[in-house]
Order: sequence, then C-alpha cells, then structure tokens
Amino acid sequence: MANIYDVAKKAGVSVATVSRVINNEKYVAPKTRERVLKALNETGFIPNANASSLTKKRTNILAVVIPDLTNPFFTEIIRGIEDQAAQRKMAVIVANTDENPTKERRVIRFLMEKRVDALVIASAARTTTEISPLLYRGGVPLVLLDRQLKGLQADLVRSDDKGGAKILVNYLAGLGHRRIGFITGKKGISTTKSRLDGYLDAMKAHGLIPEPELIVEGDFQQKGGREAIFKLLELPEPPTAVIASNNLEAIGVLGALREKGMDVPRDLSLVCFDDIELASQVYPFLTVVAQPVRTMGTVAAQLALERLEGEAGKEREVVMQMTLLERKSCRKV
Amino acid sequence: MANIYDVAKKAGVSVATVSRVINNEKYVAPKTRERVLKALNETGFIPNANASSLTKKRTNILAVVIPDLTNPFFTEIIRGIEDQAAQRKMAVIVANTDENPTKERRVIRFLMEKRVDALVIASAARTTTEISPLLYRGGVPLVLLDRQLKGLQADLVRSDDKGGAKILVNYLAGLGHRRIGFITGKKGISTTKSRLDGYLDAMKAHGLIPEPELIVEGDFQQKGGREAIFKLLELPEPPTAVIASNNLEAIGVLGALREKGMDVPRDLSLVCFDDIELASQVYPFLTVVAQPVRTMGTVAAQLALERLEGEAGKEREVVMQMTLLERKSCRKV
DNA sequence: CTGTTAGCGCTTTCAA
DNA sequence: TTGAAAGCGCTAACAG
Repeated sequence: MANIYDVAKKAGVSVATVSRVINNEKYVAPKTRERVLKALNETGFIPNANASSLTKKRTNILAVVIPDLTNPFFTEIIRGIEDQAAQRKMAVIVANTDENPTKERRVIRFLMEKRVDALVIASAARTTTEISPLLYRGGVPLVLLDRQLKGLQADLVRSDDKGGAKILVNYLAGLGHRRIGFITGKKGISTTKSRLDGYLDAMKAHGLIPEPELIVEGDFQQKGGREAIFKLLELPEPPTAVIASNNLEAIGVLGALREKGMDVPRDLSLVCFDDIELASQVYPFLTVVAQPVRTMGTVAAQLALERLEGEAGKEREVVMQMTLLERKSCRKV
Repeated sequence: MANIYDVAKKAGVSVATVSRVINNEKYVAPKTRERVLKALNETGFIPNANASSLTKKRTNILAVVIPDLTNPFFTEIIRGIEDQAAQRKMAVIVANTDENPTKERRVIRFLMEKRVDALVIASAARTTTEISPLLYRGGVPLVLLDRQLKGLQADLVRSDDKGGAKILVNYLAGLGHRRIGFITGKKGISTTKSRLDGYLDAMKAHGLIPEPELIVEGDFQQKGGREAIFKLLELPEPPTAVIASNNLEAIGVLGALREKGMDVPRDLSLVCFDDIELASQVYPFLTVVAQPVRTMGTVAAQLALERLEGEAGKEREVVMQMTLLERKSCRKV
C-alpha cells in the first residue's frame, strides 16, 4: 500500500505538503493542492491512522463497552451515543463483554492499548478494583453508564432505580397483590442493589413484610430469570406477582411459565425493569418501567466528550426518571 | 503515561529487552525478565498498540460493519463472530451504518485507516462501486454477510433467500390465501431482489398471478413496513395475507394495523423473514422464516480469519437454509 | 507557501 | 542473551 512518501514523490512535493493536504490545512497553494490531490487519487493512498495518532496523540475513537449486545436496552443507548459522537466527528466502536468481568478487563485493556480517546462503559465488574487501575493509568475520559462503580472517579449516567422499583411495587400493590416476589439482578452490580432497596422500601411503605423467601437471585439474563421463577413457584405459598430486575430475566420467567402451562397474568402477574421495544410492538404485553435509553446515551457521550475537550472538575452524576408502561401482564387480585 | 523507555531505564535494560518481555519471547534470562516485569508493574505501563502495529503490520482487530445495531438479527450474528474471533485472539469491534451507504463509506474508510486485519460486512450499499475501490486498495480480507455485492471479489455467507420466500408463499397458499401481498426490502440490496424473485416464482408455481399492485417497496425498517401496509390496504381488493421482507418491516405493519383497529390474523395474515427471538419468547406470535444467525456469524469470521492466515484462492460462497417457525399470525381462509 | 528534520513508541535485524 | 540502531508512516516545529 502506498504511503505518504509515494504520494509526495508522485506529486513532486515534500511529505509535509502532502500531510497538509490530507489534513485540510490552509497555506497550500491551490495548484499544489491539486497536484497532490491527483497523486492521492492515483496512488489510492489511505492514510495510516495508527501512525498519525502516534504523533497527534488522538485517535478520534469513542469506545463503548457494554455487557450484552443482544439486549435492546443497550443497543438503544448506543444509538444515542452515536448521534452525539457523529456531531463531534468521533467514531464509535462497540465492544461486548457478555456480563463477564474477565472479558471486560481484557476488552478495556485492549482499548487502552489502542489509545481510544474516551470510554463509555456499562460495567460488568463487581468491584472497582477489577478495572480501575487500568482506567486510571490510561487517564482517559470515562463515563459510567447505567451501573455505578463505587470509588471510581468518573461521570455517571443512570436512572432512578430505587424510584423505578417503587413505581412497580406501588402498581402491583394497587392491584391488590400482597405477596410480591422479586428477582434480583446480577450480584455485585449497583443497579441490582438499588432496585432491591427500592423494592424493600416500597414493600414496607405498603405495610407488606418482604419475606426473604420472596427474594431470589438472578443474573440479568434469561437463564437467571428462569431458575429464579422455578424457586418462587416451589414456595409453599408462591407469590401472586413477580418483579424481574430487567427485561431479559422477565423473558426467562415467561419461557419457564409457558413450559409449566401457566399463563400470565392469569396465574401470575409479571413486571420488570427496562422495555423491549420491538417485542412490545409485536404484542404489547409486558408491563415495565422504562428508562429514557436514547437520552442516556446522548448524555453519556456528551459528558465524555466534554472531558475530552478539557472540561475539568469534579465527577458529575446525571439521574433519569423511570416511566411506567402499563400493558397486560398483571391482573387485579 | 510511561513508555517503553521509562520501563527500560527503571529495569536497567534496553528497550529491546523490554519489548521481548512484553511479547513473551524466549531468550530472555529469567532474572532479567523478572526485573522487567517488576518495572512494568511499577510504571503501570500500557503498551501503545498503534505504535506496535506500525512495525508489526497487524492490529488484531476484526471489524464488523452492520446496518442496524438494534436489529436482533445482526446482533446475534455478531455473537457468532465473537465466538470465533476469541478463539484466535482477535478483538472484535462493531460499527453501525444505519442502512446509510454514505455513513457506510465513512465507516469503512475509517476502519481501513485503522488498518483492521479483516472486515465482515453486511453492506448497506446498493452498488459495488460505492465501496469496492476502498476495499480493494485496503487489500484486507473481506467477508460479505447476508448481502451480496455483485462484482466484489469477496467471500460470502448468506441464506437461501429465494428458498425462504418460497417456504412462506407455500405456507400461505396452503392456508388458502390467493391474494398475497409482498413488501420488498430496501431497493438495491441483493436480499431484496432474491426474496422478491422467490416470491414471484412461488406465486406462479401456485398458479397465482402476482399482480404488481400487491408488491410494495419497503426499506427493511419499521417505517417502510408501515407505509407499505397502508398502500396495500387502500387497494380496491386488499391482500388477505402479507409477506414482509424482514422482521422490522413486519413490526411496522403490526403497529399500523393496530392503529387502524385491525387484528392479525383475524383481518390479515402476516409473515416475514428473520426472527425476533426475544419477542417470540414474550409472546410467540409472528410466523417467520429464520436464518441460522449465530452460525452465519461463526462461518463469516472463520472465512475472514482463514484468509488472514494466508488461505489464498477463489472467493467462496456459503449458503444457509431457512426454517419456517410457525406461530399465530396467520389464519385459514 | 514549502521543505527539512526530529520525533511519536515500538519492533527487528545485526552484532556482540 | 542482550543492546544499538534503523525503521514503520505520519506530524509538527522551524527555517527559508
């Protein structure tokens, strides 16, 4: 492949001039520019961004690290990030960690080695120490998305998880449910805790004792939802309603219930966090509390890019409100 | 940030030695290695991959370019690609083009500048010329996914679109439908044409004249499906069944129908290409022909990486079979 | 306006 | 087993 010297030779100028043309600098005589442009075309030159980033100390990459690429919650967020990045001429690259902290470490390491300019991450890590040394050393603008990492000095964009849980409990209690089961998220993730806390608070506020047996651990995946609901159904006195800590868990529940020949909402009421837009358009079924996903993406990207452009100062936290989308997965009791 | 010289100084060795340790080469005395490792740690050194790729001429990046990150069809494929890439220690980065050829051009250009090692792409381009010069110049192993680009010398992994269309028509005809509408995909995309061709063939095979008015242009997006179904419903004699060229179009149709107070399948039977796994688990509704998405991803990655490892030879084409998933969106007539 | 030249951070001969 | 030094392809003073 042609390099800048080939182009320079062909155009009869120095590499500096070619560089100027490539980077659209002024102070190149129109005629010279033309000759260079011609040479550029003839050689089929494609600049080596790795070389240039070596001197420029900029890659123009905004990296997004998310735990599950097949969860529409995250892909919608990415759209928001892309919108914002495009405006600043930054390229977005996406990396997936599969909710796997080890994989996440590798991915982050990789991105740091590539010297990406900024990082937006919904972390699968349970403790700050799993990734923070890497992050600090990199010294890259960092925005935490959806999930907080305590002690990590970084901007944070999240939703009001506690509030969301309360909305859900209030809704179910309003329908007359008293035994409300709760499937938690993945252990160690901040949203898992907040959502559970919100559930506990709201239960108490309704005078309902949240019995430990009603709370089962999940993993933010279908599998966890599936296993959790089996446990709940085995209870001497099973819940009449269940809250899943995210959309995928709810789907796991639905699948398990179907196998058992049970019907939602006839035999059990079900709600969860996070919408699945496509599904709800196919058939508006699942009642959920939704987050303003796209906006969360935009805001996260904004924060990251502001830092890049030199905004110093203390880390900021942006909290979004959740909204109840009532559909048909619950019944009065 | 520390560079290799800082480490070398701290360890009291030359940069060459440090480089050897970083890259896990042999012929480093155990003692020396230890000292270097120590210095590596103390400095918090993170190698600059851009610098190393300059000399190594390898980035260890497999790039995936897809037209719609929110379409589960594509995200599932990515999973397959990731599986395969992980085995070869390649990192996967994903870029989204929004079905926009211009954006796609920019994205590809960007990836070529970054000198990614291989490219898997479901192209939004309508003509080869839109992107091929770029691709050829880059000289990068290239695998086309789902969508063919005629004249582009590249491996191809796709499904039997014509066959899928036939399955769908046969199914509907079997239910007694004779006026079967067809919403095409985005103009200029290979799958759009193949699916339409399959529809036409199959209709004829059933002795049904595929009237032009029954064929409406879509765009592989919800919007297109929505607009198309409005047109079909305005027909003097509307179809009793409709085939959408992909999952998102079908969802657009469903939304439009709901607004009109129409019910599927009571008032209209609906089928489409490509499954939406999550949705079908929430409520198994839409009857579709599905492609073995995950496998398509793995195969695509395999082909790409084989080329990278020197496999020369003529371009290969892998064709997958489609499967009918019968659910509840159709009725007998 | 243009060219020369010294890096950017790392790898890779080549000698020792 | 180790180090010196010449690149990899580009940018950024600096001088002219």
